[in-house]
Amino acid sequence: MGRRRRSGQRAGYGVIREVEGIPMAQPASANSAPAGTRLDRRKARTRQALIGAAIGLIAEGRGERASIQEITEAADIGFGSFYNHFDSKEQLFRTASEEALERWGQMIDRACAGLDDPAEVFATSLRISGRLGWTHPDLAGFITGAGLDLLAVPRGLAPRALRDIKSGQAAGRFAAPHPEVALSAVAGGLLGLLRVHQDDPEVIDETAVDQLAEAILRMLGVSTQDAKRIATRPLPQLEAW
Amino acid sequence: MGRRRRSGQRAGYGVIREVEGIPMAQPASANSAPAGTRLDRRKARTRQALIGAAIGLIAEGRGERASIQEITEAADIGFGSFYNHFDSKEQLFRTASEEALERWGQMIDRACAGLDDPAEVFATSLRISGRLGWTHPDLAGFITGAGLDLLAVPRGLAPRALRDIKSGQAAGRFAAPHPEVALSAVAGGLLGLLRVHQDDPEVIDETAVDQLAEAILRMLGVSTQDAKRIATRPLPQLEAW
DNA sequence: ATTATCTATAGATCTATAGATAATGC
DNA sequence: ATTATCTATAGATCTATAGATAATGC
Repeated sequence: MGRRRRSGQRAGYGVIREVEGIPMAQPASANSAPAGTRLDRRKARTRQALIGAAIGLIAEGRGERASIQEITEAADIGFGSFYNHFDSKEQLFRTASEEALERWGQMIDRACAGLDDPAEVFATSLRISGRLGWTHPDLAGFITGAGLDLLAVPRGLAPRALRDIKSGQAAGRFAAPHPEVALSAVAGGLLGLLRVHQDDPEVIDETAVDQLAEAILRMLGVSTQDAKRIATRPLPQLEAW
Repeated sequence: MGRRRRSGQRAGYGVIREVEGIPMAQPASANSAPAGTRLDRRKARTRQALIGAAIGLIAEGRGERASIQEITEAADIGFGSFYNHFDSKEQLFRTASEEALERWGQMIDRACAGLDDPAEVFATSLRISGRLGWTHPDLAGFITGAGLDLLAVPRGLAPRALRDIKSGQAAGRFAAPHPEVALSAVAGGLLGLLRVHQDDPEVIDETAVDQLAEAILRMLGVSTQDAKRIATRPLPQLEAW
């Protein structure tokens, strides 16, 4: 196993399953074929098509206003199949948000694995996510479409950022306002950045992302010099998406 | 004129129309009786009932998802009357947002009339609006319900805050990130504060508002000492709502 | 034989309008 | 006489399900 490619799995799109014998965490939404029978894989494909359509519709700003018919058409599946997977639009949108954001959250976890200063983990996460407009426009579009509802999703970015803010406070690294209030300001800044980039790509470059990170660090109580230093450090390499 | 009350205008709810001979700006949504015939006033009442219902529904988080029937029931008017005033739900919600926010924006303008430092105008506006949960819970609920859509409303809070950020930058008072990005972060912070207060009134008091203002000033590039000074100044008195 | 997907449709909304009723103007 | 509001309803969705069809398991 491992090197022998399964029939039905196309070359060039394989996902790294293990590195030197150590299994990597597999996000639930990985677009590789899941284990199980061929029927299971077909069902998973349909489910993923629905989730992808939901994410695309949120990115278009038509989020919850889309009808189930529009969703299944975008997913290119039969109308009735929707109910094999989800009980309601709300459930689909919730699931889709959680999966997309959690997948990105785990990506960030891996990118920040080498860092220990909470302020640096926080800033690095923000700087990587602020670059989504360039690196992962689809995900960026989904996030701008979701807006502050992002904060209500119990997985993905918000819980991680809140964890970092709190541990930064505990470590005396931050002297922030109320953590959830600070988190909401951070989310607002990130959303603003992604939206400006979307609407007007020329007026924003990557230094604007680092300037936002620097400003947010100052907001959280980091000194001016420290904020500048942390926000201009080299960024870790991202894995393949 | 001016001192003689019109018949049909109830005592105790009069709105200050002029001060020392200088006419004050009159918000379109003032709940006093508008000029014109009695028919005009009846029409205006119906319209205001629709706007009030829309604001209430947004505050309940059911915003655009409410049906026109729900709206007219909440407004306690006949279903068909809706179309005498608005072509669509979207138009009603847009109008309602603009009127409510613009009215509040003008209130803030008057409260800040004596200030000239852009940083202080900005901080005072934020500190007053951060207290909405205590002073004007209905408006606070509307704002939390609207979320970052607030930023797309062309009147009210967002344009004023953007103006202050830009003039603060022009005056060398702020060394902020991209103005619209900064604005979005400010909005996120305000929304977070109002939401935490809504969900959990005990954990937030008015010093938390001032701490947010202080943190936001630091984000905008104001020095630590200056930020503290500005965010703890006595607040101007508000007029009656 | 089993399971998932697809098509077709009943029933429940929801919107927009027509026509009746009530209030106001003159 | 004019104008706004109200009630009732036609037509257009939209959701949820039943039953037929297609794919897979064994």
